Amino acid sequence: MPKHGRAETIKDACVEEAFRIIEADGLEALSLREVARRIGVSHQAPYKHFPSRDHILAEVAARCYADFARHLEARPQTADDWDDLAGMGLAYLSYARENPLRYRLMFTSTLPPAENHPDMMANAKHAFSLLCDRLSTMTLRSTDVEVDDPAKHDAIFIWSCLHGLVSLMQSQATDTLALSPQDKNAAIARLMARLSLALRPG
Amino acid sequence: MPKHGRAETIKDACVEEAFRIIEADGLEALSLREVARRIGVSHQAPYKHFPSRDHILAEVAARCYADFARHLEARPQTADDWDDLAGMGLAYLSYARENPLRYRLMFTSTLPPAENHPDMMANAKHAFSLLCDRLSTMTLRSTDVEVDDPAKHDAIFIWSCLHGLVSLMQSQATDTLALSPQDKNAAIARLMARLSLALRPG
DNA sequence: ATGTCAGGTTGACACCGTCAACTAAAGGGC
DNA sequence: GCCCTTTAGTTGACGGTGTCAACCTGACAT
Repeated sequence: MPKHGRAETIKDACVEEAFRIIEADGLEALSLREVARRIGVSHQAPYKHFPSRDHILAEVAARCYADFARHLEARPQTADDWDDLAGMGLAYLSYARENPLRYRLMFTSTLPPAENHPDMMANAKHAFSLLCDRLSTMTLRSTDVEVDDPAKHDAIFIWSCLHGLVSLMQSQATDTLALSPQDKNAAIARLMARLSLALRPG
Repeated sequence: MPKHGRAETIKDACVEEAFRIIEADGLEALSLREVARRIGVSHQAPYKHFPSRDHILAEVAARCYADFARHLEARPQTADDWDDLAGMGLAYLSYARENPLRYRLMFTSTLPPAENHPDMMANAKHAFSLLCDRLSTMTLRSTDVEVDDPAKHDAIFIWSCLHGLVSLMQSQATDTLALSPQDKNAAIARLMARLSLALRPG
């Protein structure tokens, strides 16, 4: 049996340091040797706790998903379902704005395959389920495409819009398309308005 | 003055080989040394034609954007504006499905900054303008968020939805959310239906 | 006391991008 | 026809990376 005293400390230290590097300089800047260097161990020490680089990455990503879900849950709650849904959308966007590098890690980086990293997968699933649960108690506009699990598919719709918007805003596309800051804000408002038109009945 | 006979051939060979590698194994698998190896020159030869790795990447990306725009323009045209717009959306999705790695290169990889690579930027801009132009001749549902260039902002809305959907479908998220193939198809249809609800007046 | 084994070490290997120095060949000006 | 610059190629090196292999060390169970 392992002692778990100091070992877990070093394991955690690796993840936390990797997290810090990604937060500061992005995924490209992350290297295990740099992590080891910063926490003052040899370049091989991390390998005693993680089989490979991907496993550290998955651990970091898992924590990001958890943090993201926490952020969504911590949104200002309101009684009106539609206001609350809109608040959730805004919380999504604000997280992406405030944590661009973490966001990119979770949603636009090529992470190791989820099936190899169940913890990461579970955390991601949980974040998504927050949106599904929110939708499942609401009645939305009907479409001519009927599905058996509408909440899930409409969650995909919303998620796609928001994620696509964030991608456009974060990526070089914003320079490429020459979007001014007010253009950006207008685009966000306009997109939210169209989302409402697409979903809200009546 | 350079001769341009053999030189352009090697330069092109680099880009084409890089393209092939990315198409086959993704951006992560691309290395300049491998490119050089495959076209049978020394590992430094590419540097005589491109200042850095990023410049080859930008060249490859530029060609991808051009190819993507060509695909959009080659869609089956129909007389009805709305059908045509839907066709454009489907062309977008089919390109992503048929060329997942190229798509990822263009839209979810961290490319070198666009301002340093005007050719790449111009090609990307052109692809986007196809959608803007298509929208600019149509009358859409009004929203309570008025903007000075509605076609552009609604293009962003559509682009976001489509890109977000593709991202979800391509990424590990599809495994994470345990989407079956019929779930995927249903999600696409449902999303297109909601897009229509959001945009189409009346 | 002894053996096992997790957790740390150093050292090597094969990659990578890039810098530097060298060489061969092609043109242009005199 | 010679010289000199420029271009396109070469080889070799440096520092960086992830990862494999071997070794050491100390705690714990028997």
